[in-house]
Amino acid sequence: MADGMLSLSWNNHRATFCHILATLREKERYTDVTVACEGKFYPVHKLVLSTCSEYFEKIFENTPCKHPVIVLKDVNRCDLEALFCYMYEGAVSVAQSNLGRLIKAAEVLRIKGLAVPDEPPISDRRTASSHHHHSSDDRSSPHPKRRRREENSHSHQGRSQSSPSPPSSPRPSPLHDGGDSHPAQRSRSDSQWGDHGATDREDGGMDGVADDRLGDHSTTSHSAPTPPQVEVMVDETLVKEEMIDQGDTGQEDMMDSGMDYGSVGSDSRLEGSAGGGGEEDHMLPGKYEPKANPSQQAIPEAVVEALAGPSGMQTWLGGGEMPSGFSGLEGYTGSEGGQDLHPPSQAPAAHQLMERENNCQWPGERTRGDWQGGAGASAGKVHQCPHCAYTTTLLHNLKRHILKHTGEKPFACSYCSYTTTRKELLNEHINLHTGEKPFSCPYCTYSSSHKNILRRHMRVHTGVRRHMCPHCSFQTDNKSVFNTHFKIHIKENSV
DNA sequence: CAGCAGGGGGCGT
DNA sequence: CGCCCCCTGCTGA
Repeated sequence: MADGMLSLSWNNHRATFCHILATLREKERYTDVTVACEGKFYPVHKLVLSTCSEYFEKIFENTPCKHPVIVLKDVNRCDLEALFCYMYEGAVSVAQSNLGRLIKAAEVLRIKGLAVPDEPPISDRRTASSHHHHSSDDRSSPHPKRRRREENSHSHQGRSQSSPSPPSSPRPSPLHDGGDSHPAQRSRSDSQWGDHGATDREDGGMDGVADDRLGDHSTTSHSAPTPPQVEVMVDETLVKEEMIDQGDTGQEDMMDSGMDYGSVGSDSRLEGSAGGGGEEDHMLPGKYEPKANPSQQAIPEAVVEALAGPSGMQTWLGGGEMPSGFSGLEGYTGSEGGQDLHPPSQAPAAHQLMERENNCQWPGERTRGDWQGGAGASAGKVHQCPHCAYTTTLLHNLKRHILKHTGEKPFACSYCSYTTTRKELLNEHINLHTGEKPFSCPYCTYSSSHKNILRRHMRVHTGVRRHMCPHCSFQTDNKSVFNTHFKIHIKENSV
């Protein structure tokens, strides 16, 4: 120390820091990355993630976007929540039985202190050694796993989880929940997701998948497990928000805003956005409302947007260190241009993204005349497709049509390699994966994942046949069958 | 007949 | 632009 220099030490810095971090996470304030896992969405902080994991750090390094969405496919949700708890608070309780799995997940994500030795930063060594409140959280940990077990055996002093059952984060963002609520409505999809509800099924279901993958990874490398399948996406909505937030602060780095205690409570705009989060809290059970109001869909929709958003918002990593499992949109070049896109993953995703309840307002929809007659739609100008003879009065329709020619399919299924040009088609397609069959026949127990299928099915009840033979009483729904039939009459007439 | 995918019209925001 | 409406085509049981 130089003469006259005083060392000012904030005794409770560490505890306060951790507490505020956890609070910020709870309030989802300054969160700048969303981690999606098994249908849940966890808004967290890049800073924390990259601090605790080189793996995440790498991802963020290679992800220039403001608010990426990282989809973890090979990590159990409970494990992830536990790891978040661990990262934010330096400690987490975990049941003995889940320890192995958790460690695996930690290895996969290269969580410092759990799976990766956390070398003490040279410059910070003084700081690190100066606070030793949490014995479980001191730097250098040559045997993270073992230390982990010790930590597990005697409940630590941190945020003690009273329940010995699978660790759950203090507040696993229920508003982003893939749908723990409404089990009745999820009866079908539960088997698909293999999560929620019974915990043992959780272990058996998702875990099987995760373990398989982990096993695969471990075959390739023991010391450094291959990172899990991850998708990183830009959350358009959140990006917008953030841009607004940063508009006048000029803060480029979340560190500045997020760690600036002085600004925590002073920024009214941030307060406002946090208030939005508060609102979202109220809507958590609304996930399966047949027609969720816009606010209810806020976050899921945001992520949906991110997952299957327009080209301009897609930022796919082409980095070398990135996991092989990156799946993305097919041949789609973002506005940044020239990203190296990976083919969509074939692996079944272990997450639930857009299980959006489709509009279920069967019967009582618009009559055919409504849409065919077209109210005040066609106003003047006719737009001609440059690739074919198609014309339309709506530029919007032309744009959509042109996608057919360009082969652009911006919307990718997160469960399979299916891609499509339209979001609603994707949503219908995803029903196939989720097992959702929102369209029920009012006459029988039949239900379908596609509204069109139901509509056609209804004809068996209503007896409506679209094709009626003018020559005889024959009628059918099938055009080709009708044509075949009609040819008979033509032949007869010609003979 | 059901399942699935693709496509066009048009309304609401 | 998102979403809803509807139709059509192909396939398979």
